[in-house]
Amino acid sequence: MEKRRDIYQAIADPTRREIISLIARQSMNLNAIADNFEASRPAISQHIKVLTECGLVIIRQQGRERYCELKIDKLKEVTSWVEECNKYWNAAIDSMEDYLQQLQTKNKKHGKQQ
Amino acid sequence: MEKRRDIYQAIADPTRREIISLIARQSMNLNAIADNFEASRPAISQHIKVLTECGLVIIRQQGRERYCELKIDKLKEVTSWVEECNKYWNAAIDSMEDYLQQLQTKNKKHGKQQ
DNA sequence: TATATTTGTAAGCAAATACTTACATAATGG
DNA sequence: CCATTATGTAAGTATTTGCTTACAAATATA
Repeated sequence: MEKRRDIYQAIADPTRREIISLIARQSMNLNAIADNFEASRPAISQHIKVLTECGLVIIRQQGRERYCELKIDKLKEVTSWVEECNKYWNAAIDSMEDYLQQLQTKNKKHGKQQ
Repeated sequence: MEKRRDIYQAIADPTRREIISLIARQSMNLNAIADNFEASRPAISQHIKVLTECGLVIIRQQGRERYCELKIDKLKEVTSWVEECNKYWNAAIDSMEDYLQQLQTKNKKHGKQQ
């Protein structure tokens, strides 16, 4: 079995994103979270399981209650990935501009104009 | 039918994330993209379809080739969501600190110490 | 014009997902 | 100790996903 969870898959589900947004504001126990949704408690429990499995949430047991706490840093891995894509994209734009610049200069030398 | 695509679902798949990372560097036509993966060309074509359906990629037709261009701004919507969560989280931390501060002050008044 | 190239898409299928109901377990409170 | 509360988890199911092969269509090229 040994399922590999990852953050991207975790935040793909809208309900899980709502859960994340909810416990960002305040740690909550499972029933309190479930109260905010139409889905059944077990459904929410399973969502929480996914979130813990990929390290987005940790559980603090307090008596019979289990408080769900968001690990915000884990969420920032997504931002990092986006930032990396953005870096590649900017570099591509820059080199394209250089290229057009060179093209223009060369054309001027040859007396060509657009 | 009318499938609703969204970016979160789009980036959930590792192959699609690789495609995004690839065309961030440079626009590529479909076959060129497919060459970078083990999966079949139709499989990649279907991934591209998902990416266009949620606005992450646009197609520039050039003769019989179709160049896939990344719409980097769309990707930033994800960052925005993460940032919003982060804002909530920071606000929660701040108010928790205020609370502990108040508690400490009160305890000092009553002569209590830990 | 005949052929090769680039692509979309349908059909079929195995696996994963998200949900439900039903039951089990453990802590709390009288 | 018994009832309540908070939760996990199993079983079952409908839907979605990601892939394949096969075929179609449109453009380019010899």
